Amino acid sequence: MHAYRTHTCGQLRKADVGQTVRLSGWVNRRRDHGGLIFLDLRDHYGVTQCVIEPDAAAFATVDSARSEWVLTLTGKVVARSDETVNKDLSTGEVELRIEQASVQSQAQELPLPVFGDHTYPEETRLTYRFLDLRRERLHKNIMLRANIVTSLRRRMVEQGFTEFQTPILTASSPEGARDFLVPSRRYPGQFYALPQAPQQFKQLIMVAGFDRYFQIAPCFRDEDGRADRSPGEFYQLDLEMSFVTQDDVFAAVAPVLAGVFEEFGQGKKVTPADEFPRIPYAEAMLKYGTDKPDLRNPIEIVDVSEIFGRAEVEFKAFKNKTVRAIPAPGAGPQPRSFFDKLNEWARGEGAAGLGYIQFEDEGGALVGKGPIAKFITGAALADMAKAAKVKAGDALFFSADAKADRAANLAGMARTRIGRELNLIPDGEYKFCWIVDFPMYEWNEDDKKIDFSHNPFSMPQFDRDKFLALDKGDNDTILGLKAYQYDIVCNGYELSSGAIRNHDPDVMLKAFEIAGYAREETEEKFKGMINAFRHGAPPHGGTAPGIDRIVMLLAGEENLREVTMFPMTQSAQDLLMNAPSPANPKQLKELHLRVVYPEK
RNA sequence: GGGGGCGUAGCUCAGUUGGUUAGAGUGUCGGCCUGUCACGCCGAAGGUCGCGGGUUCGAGCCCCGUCGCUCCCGCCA
Repeated sequence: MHAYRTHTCGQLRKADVGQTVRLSGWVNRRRDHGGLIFLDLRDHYGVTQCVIEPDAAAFATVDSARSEWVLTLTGKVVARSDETVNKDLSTGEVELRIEQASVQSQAQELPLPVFGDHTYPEETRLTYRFLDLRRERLHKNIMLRANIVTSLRRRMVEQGFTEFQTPILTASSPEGARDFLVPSRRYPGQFYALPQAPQQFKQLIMVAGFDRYFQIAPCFRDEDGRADRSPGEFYQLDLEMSFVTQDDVFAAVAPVLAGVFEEFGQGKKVTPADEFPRIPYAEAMLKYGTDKPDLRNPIEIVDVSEIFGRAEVEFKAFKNKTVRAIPAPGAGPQPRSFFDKLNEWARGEGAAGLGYIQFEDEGGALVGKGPIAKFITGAALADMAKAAKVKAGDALFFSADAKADRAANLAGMARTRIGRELNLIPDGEYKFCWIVDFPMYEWNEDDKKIDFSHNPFSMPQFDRDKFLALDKGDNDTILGLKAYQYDIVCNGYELSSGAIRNHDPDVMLKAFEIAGYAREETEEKFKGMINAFRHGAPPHGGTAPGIDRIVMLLAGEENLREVTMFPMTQSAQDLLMNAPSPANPKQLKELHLRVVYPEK
């Protein structure tokens, strides 16, 4: 007989009755009846009830066992009587009558009970992650993650993609997030950087002629965390393709995502791969107030600046401002507190407030009610109701600001909030869309200069010769430029960001020049890549869906820690491994480093 | 860097207007119990109320500071 087990704890059935078997696992639960002890033995596969009576030789050993001890139990499989069958357990028709027991490992009093589905504070869970991972919820999530990754790999390979590994110790990139630096021992004062993404490598792989690349790629960014953004590191399904247009990338990626959501979505409705709506960035900002709209929310924002600008509308607070209207279907009869609460929330967000009108039917005519309704009457009211598609019984909220993007932003947050308050967001759906036509550049108000708006390696949607001839001071044209850049959004989460890349060295130097980088500087920083582009570069493009967020959505979780095996705290500490921690003097010396602590 | 929430027994939490010895559940330890599956019953041990300072006759509770966890803003091409 095997030293540890002949079966797993999830395996035994009625058909096994009469066999002598051996199981190993953790004590999930112990029920001591004095003359009779039940032990639920748990392993990766399941739970089996084991039982022993006082006259058995192994009784003393079993009697001493406590929660989470690791035991090896040998005995006969017996059928349970009809009254004692446990229908909630896959092994519930049988039990193990213990004949031999040995203790493989003991456990101290638990700082975090494994049994039960209670919630515990993050600090305890992270410090004792190995215990938390034994618990059903996390164990299930981590297995789901592994299965999703396996499925993604299979789907990618089936589409002709090949997985390649790219370096972890590499060079710093001047754009984007803060780098993690690794000091060089051999080159004093010099540093490697951990990749924020394998961006340049995957483009080089295309130049090298491999045609279709993918990788489950670790990415490192030294930025603060959020519930849907791990601090420090995360994983992407990184992919790149040669000789493709934007449509080709869409056609390759949408089926992979839709497929994996169909496979693991437990019957929830998924947008079909060929039906992901394409929403231009500008339209998303107007209709949803964000570039990652939750399309399950039926509310659509409309611009009503023109109506508030009319001479007969005398509501001074909204004059000469961008005013966005957020319809709240069915909210008309809500109590005053509903409106006050939203107004208070908006003030908390730094806005002046959130004006509103309630629409009612008065003898067949649509009338407005509420504090600012008296300013908007007649044609203005009718036009507004028509524009926002509201009717009697609905309400309309207003987000106004002298700056259009701030009005849009607040409207977007209000849309989400109102959708939730009114229960308009159905849970049983995964709604995908593409956000396309991102602006190439944006105005940086702090530095009074033009910046890349998203990915500096994207191809501008503009005639090549005209782009090369662009006057650097022609801000109107430059800020109007769009890029072949796109995101995939699902239920309000940005799942993926990608682009058709700029593979033309001249266009690239010009693109960086517009963003304020001297040609020599660009040549120096991206020497490898630009040099490669001068030796035969195929047109190429790709994207990189975030693995962690995909799993989070499919697991129905709202925090990435729930789908990450060993996450850090929000403040980027690993409480289990105790990282970061000080380096010893010898290490510092080898690395030519001296620590200068910040002044208090 | 900024704002909100939380921090009390191994664990999860309660703790009134500032007032005697800080409680419950669970776990742990001891006793009883042969059909439980959140087993049950009896008993016991277990506390730097995150930390430091202040106000007060008296602080878990009020004030100031600080640390940790968390959510959000900034940041995240």
